[in-house]
Amino acid sequence: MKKGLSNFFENYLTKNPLFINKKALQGNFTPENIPHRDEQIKQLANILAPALRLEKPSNVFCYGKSGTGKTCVTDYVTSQVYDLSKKKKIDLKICYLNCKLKKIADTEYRLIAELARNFNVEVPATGLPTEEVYKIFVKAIDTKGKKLLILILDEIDQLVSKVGDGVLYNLTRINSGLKNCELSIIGISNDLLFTDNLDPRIKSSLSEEELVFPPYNAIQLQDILRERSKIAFRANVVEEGVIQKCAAYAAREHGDARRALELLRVAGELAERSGSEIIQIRHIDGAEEKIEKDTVLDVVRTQPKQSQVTLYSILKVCNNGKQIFTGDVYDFYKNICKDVGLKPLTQRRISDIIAELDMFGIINARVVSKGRYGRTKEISIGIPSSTMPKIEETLQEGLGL
DNA sequence: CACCGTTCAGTTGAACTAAGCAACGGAATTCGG
DNA sequence: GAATTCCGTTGCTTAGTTCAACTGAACGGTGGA
Repeated sequence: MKKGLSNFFENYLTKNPLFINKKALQGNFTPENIPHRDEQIKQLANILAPALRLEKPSNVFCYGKSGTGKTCVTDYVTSQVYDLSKKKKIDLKICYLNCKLKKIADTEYRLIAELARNFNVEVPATGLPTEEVYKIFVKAIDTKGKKLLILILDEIDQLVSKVGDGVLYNLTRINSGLKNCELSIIGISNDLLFTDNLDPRIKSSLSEEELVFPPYNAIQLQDILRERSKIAFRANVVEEGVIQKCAAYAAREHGDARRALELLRVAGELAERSGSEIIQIRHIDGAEEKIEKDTVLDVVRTQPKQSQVTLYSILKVCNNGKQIFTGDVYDFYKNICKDVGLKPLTQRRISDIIAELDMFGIINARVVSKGRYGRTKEISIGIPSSTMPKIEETLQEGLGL
């Protein structure tokens, strides 16, 4: 046994790896070359350029579906501006925050606290008035010497839908209280209609400039994939047609480049694992399935206990495939809670949790009226049945059932 | 048959509560002279 | 007598609860053709 394993590792090491730089296919990689986004880069550069003369750049708003390069372009441009400002000895600070991150920046208090932490000020997780945290933050940035601050708020729509637009109002208003520092905001949103239901005052001050990121089409995705695969893989390991297929698949999903890249990466990993010398088209099919499974599993695993119990109840009740409703789930949920030793939440809360699970896409919940038999959410499973056993297993493990 | 009021089973919004935390200020304790 | 520690109070955030208004189509009754 031992011998066999060492053979295996030896084998593994002597084999030529397919990847040379896997990072190039990972989410947070910023390439030196962003195809088909020249227009946006130019615009954003124009908008931010005044920063290099120590003038406050306009606030910007970036729209576009996920995986259309919003984060990538802003990261690319801002880091260039930053580098240049260093050379010119301009005091410029760039702050990136993803508002979607739970427990980090998903409320007004936490957002400002996190910003303050970026300036090396300790802020307690709770206990202070939000007003106070603003003061701490302002004090931290408004130190001696003229300086600029560019604040990038990613997935800003998530924040606003949760806590309202008062946060943005306060942020835009902060500038008037600053003596030495000026604050520009770059908002990034996946939701194209986001600003429609924003207070007009906030809307006008926040989106002085707007950048739209249209989805990539299949041809453009191919360019992106080629570019990146050149960095990521050894030469000639990608079979003809693989790139096309990846691109086609992602183009179907509103031109999400992130998905295309992930698909290619996972296909590469699968190929490598199966000992194949090249990445073939069949690996993409495997990758597609694996990604689906992994992301769902990951979401499930990182859910809080109560959500997990709720999901488990839904899976169990739904087992025989028929339509199910909130009441059924809640009854079952209460029983499970007893088994697990968890305090059952009220139905009100479960209703919200079901809505959250729906947002994640794990289940589909639709409010239906059943005439005089009342009104409820009709729930069905939103994932392929092949991944169900795995999810159930994960849940049981997580809940100690 | 078309129309209309009733009814049900949750949904949804808002106000409220408990748990945790930090800051503040006064009381109690310690300490050095 | 000053410095330090302790402790209770107040006020904050946040997750979850309680309360109550609201929802919307099927049901079943009514009247008209």
